[in-house]
Amino acid sequence: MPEHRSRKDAVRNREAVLTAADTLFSRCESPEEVTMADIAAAAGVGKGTLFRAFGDRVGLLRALYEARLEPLREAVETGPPPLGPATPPRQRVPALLDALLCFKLDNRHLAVALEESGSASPYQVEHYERWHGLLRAALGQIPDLTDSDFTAHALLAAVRADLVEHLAGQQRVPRERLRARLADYTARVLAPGPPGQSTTED
Amino acid sequence: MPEHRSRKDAVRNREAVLTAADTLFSRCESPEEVTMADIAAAAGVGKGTLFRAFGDRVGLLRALYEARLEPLREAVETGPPPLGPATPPRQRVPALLDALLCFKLDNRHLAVALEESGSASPYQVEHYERWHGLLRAALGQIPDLTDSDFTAHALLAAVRADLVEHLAGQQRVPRERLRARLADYTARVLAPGPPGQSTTED
DNA sequence: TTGAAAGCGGACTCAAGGTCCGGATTCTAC
DNA sequence: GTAGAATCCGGACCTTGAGTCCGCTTTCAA
Repeated sequence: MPEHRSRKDAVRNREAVLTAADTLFSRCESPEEVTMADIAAAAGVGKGTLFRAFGDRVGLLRALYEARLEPLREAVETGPPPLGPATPPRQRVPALLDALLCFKLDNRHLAVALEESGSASPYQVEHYERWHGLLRAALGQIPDLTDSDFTAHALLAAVRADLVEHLAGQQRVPRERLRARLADYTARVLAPGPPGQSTTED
Repeated sequence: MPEHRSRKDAVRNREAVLTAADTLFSRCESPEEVTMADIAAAAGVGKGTLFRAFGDRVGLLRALYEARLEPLREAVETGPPPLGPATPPRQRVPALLDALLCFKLDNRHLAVALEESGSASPYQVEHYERWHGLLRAALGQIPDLTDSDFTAHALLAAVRADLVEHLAGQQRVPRERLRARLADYTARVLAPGPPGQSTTED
């Protein structure tokens, strides 16, 4: 192979930083009490290393987030039902949202940190586009849904990290209860029957 | 009146700061390119004045936001239908959400600035509780809705400032189209028909 | 008019993200 | 194995913006 992507101390340090950041974020309640200097110190490297490897704070957060999200991404893209692409839309949409909710429950601090990291609204983070496109496509295959684009946005908004954090973290809503609520809500949104005029029940 | 709440230069400066901040926020695209020093300079006062009057950045944002929101608040609390308390819930809920959407469309920068101001998730801002309580109460009067609490959160999430900003600002979705989408979506959520066990359909 | 309480404002502090460069480490070529 | 160059390390340093402080000014009541 003609390209040596990076030196081995580089990859080692990169891993160390990711691990340290992961630990720190999961330990602290608020993501902003974890500074870049803290992370560097915990990883046993200098700040320069940290910034060279990830660019800036958001880059580090994103890398962490993507790494954590990888299994789910794979399950969605090439896995079996109910998450995989072969699932019928009416089952897949709730499954996707439930998976996303569980992910944010399991990675609360990290997700909050990324979604509210400075100026980057979640809608500018690349993976939001993926989820939105996915959901939109699935919704588009369900008849009677007038606008799958907005619906996808609205459904994703229901599992935003800070809302999840507020409900699960602040108000101590149990995990299963939250999942049930979301499932109910999703089912209602997907329920057959055109909106606007509450027509004949079917 | 025995209490002179504040000196007249104090109130004059307070107004000047609010006006200046309003102007600056509506002029700039991103809320963080407006610094406290900028606001102070534009208002023709010192930074000390600004911080004494509002405590900190979030306090200033909140004061601005509340001031802007005041007419809507009054319309909701003591006004005529479709916003006022006399409105039947099935009409009031969409009306409230539409009003909120319009407000955020009209005050995009300010709303974004407040909702993502540092660590304060929108769920810790006091007025979120008001809206949520309002919506929740209205939803509670609609039969067949299993959990008005979560539903209220989810519906409010659909009009979050950064989503509105993303759709209206970034993707140039026209105002009326957005309102129509939200109305459709709301109608779907409120549509009669039991959720949950309808997944046996396909 | 006058004294003092309230307010003013800009210089200052502090914290955190981000940069830089001399020195150490790794990899390749021989 | 070794030389030498490219890469990387790391912490001192810079910048920026929120928030503080205190001597001076304005307001207000007596």
